Amino acid sequence: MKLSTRGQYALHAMIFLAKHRQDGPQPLRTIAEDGLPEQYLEQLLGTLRRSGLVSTVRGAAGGYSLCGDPSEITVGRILEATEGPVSLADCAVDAGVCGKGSDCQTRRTWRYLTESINAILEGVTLSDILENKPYQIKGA
Amino acid sequence: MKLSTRGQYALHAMIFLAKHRQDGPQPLRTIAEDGLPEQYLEQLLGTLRRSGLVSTVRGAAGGYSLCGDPSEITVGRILEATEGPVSLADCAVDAGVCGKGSDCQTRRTWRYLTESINAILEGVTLSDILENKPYQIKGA
DNA sequence: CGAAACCCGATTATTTTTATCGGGATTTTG
DNA sequence: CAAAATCCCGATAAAAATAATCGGGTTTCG
Repeated sequence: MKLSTRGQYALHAMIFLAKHRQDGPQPLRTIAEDGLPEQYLEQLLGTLRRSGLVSTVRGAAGGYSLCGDPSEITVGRILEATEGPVSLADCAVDAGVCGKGSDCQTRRTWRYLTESINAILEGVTLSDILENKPYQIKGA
Repeated sequence: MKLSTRGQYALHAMIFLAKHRQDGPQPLRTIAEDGLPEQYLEQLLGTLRRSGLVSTVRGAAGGYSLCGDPSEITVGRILEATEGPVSLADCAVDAGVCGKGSDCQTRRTWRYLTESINAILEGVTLSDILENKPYQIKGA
């Protein structure tokens, strides 16, 4: 149960963009400077753009910028864009896939777990990360 | 971000074993009866055994049984056994992998998210599932 | 115009997941 | 004891997902 590099790269890029918000559009080259594979990151940024998380300016002096304020962009949205929706079992998103009909005893649990995890991921924004916000783990 | 079939099969098997707790060891054949690939499930049950979650009896009339009470076996432990520890970035488990040293600004966040998710997964036991326990999502 | 940059579909390489195979070991039962 | 039931296990194969690369196209600035 770990994040693929897709998600890690995307988060990296988004944090980078949040940090350089004031500096105008950031070219791919610059974003990838910490050693990320440039062309692969380009794909991911394309996905992020199509999800409305970043905007782009083409041509010389162009690059990528955050769409909106870092305080409104959550880790959950970034991961959802790049890794697809969180789900613990198919039936958590799409009822009835398992063929057991609606009396699948465990569906409630998967749904609960999925929603809880989503709530946590939606609870952290880019500015929380930049500002080193103190966290508190919710008791189970 | 979805669970692989490994995790799903393992959970399925564990729930099955919890349901048939009173009926003695359950043979692989029976556990896989809902259409899971038998030999693949066998591998997974091996993993679960090595993790101390199930015990086995060999020979005729043998099979698999839960190790311990369903109320003490959490979804988190089952997933950890089959899918490895939850981690959002390598540095959440093993500091310093990213090469940024200890001042990696984002590590705190990954750690928080990882621990929160773990807390949720540890908060649900097999008996919660069987008994249809009511859940309440923690506000973010 | 030419350089800087994004855009994008296609392809390839690598890794992980999902199985399957074939035989071995253990235990009950007749 | 022999046969049947069952777990055990390393190896291999097939399929899918991930990660990365390629090659060319388009836009924009100076």
